[in-house]
Amino acid sequence: MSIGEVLAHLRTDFPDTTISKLRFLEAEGLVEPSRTAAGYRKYSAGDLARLRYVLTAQRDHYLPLRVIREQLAARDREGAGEPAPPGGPRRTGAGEPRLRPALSFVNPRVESAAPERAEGVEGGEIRLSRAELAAHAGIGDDTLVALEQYGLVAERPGGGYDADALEVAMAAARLAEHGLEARHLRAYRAAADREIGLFSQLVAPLAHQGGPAARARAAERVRELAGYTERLHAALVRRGLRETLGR
Amino acid sequence: MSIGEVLAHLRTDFPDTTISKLRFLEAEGLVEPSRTAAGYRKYSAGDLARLRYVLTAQRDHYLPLRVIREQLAARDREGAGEPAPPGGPRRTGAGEPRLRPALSFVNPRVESAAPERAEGVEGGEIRLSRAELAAHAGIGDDTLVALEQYGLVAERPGGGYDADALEVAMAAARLAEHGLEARHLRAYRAAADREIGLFSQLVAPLAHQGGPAARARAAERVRELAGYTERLHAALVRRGLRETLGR
DNA sequence: TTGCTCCTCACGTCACGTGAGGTGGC
DNA sequence: TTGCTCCTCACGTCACGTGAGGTGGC
Repeated sequence: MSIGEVLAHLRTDFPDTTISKLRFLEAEGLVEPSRTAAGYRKYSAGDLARLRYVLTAQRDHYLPLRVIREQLAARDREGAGEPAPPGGPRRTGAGEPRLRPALSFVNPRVESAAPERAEGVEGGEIRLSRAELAAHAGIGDDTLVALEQYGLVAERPGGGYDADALEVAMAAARLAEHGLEARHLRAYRAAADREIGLFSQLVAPLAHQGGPAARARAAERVRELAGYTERLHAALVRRGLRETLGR
Repeated sequence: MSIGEVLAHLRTDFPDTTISKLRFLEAEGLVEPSRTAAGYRKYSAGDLARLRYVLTAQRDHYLPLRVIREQLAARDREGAGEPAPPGGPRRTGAGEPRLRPALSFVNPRVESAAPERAEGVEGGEIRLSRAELAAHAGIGDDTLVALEQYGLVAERPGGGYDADALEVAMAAARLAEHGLEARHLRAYRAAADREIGLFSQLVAPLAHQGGPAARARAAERVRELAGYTERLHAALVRRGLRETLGR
């Protein structure tokens, strides 16, 4: 495949790929396509898979190219029958190297005592202590520290944690069981910040009109907007999973 | 306020701010805090508001600093009673400059004939032509082009548009009424891509085991994960809006 | 005096993008 | 011959981060 054809393939999954980026990734030693007699790049299916690996690692795991290059180099060494580096990725067969999210982060002692869901909790009016939050969500203090560090959970100004903090902590605990650590959830904080920023700017004229009626209308409009973006997001994810998981 | 205090304030809304970044923004001419006799930076409440404006414009509108600087300079000129630049941002009072998303993008001729929601559409098994999609969603062809350009809507491999494409187009049409253009929805495509990438890697071992039973379990697990990330996102947005819209 | 925050200035870095000046392929 | 894709190489850019070698404040 030519560089242009590779670009077309990748664009469906990675819309901001460019020819310049593909050449850059080669210059950085992440792929080595063969060449035609005239010097044109010729990408194999393996090269394409390698590029997908690189782009995925960048997007979903925030890895810098240096680290990705080392992972690929380790995989190449293993493939050549040389000894695997200590702690390096294991082989998963003939395919691409696997990005394995670490399984850790849930504290089993606490978890056994935790309820599956917090019941009767909706308003945001509850207040939990730090220890209560951790126990209810089924997470350890180290996890709570990580969640706070990434801005996913925060104490209320008056002190204590509210129902939303609990909701976040509980979701994080379940996701952790499937290998998603607090670090992987940074993107959700960023996405929420973006959405909040957009919404509040859109309704700022209304909200700043002063009256409580205007404020209520602003809040209503935000709920409406949030509903549409939720549907948008869900549809995009459905489509992507259908394509990725086959059929 | 000292630079450290400013950092603490901004960190709640913009977690990846650093001291180095604040100094950089000053070097780039975006803020000009006064100084103490000893040379320490002294930020006013106005400086803090200005920084919030800059960080918001970066995050929610993808604006490069050069553009943000020009906007702020135009605002400063207006504030000093000099003539406003043609096409520049209007004043919105004494507060911060407003980032106004342009209202455009919905085609009113088509919209009047469009239903509010597509009914009986869930499976993903429907196929619409390009014209049908536009008419049903209530968008013009220019909008559809934009949605496709940003990867939000795509034709199925066999041709035609499915229920998810319709869902996206309809949500985009409603959001456009509130000023959100296709360009603003890029972040949703990116977020969906990240989520798809994460999910499919997490269930890859299951999905590649071969059997249809394993595939079904993989799909089930993805639905579970999607449910938790949805709750996580909703809770983060709720919290943010409560803080931003007051109370 | 210790520990902390703050300062400047030069340089490094990461991930590309651009643009000049070319050649190859149908 | 035209139009398109592709090539290299040097340099630019954008948004910071780092690190040396300091000073200020309680």
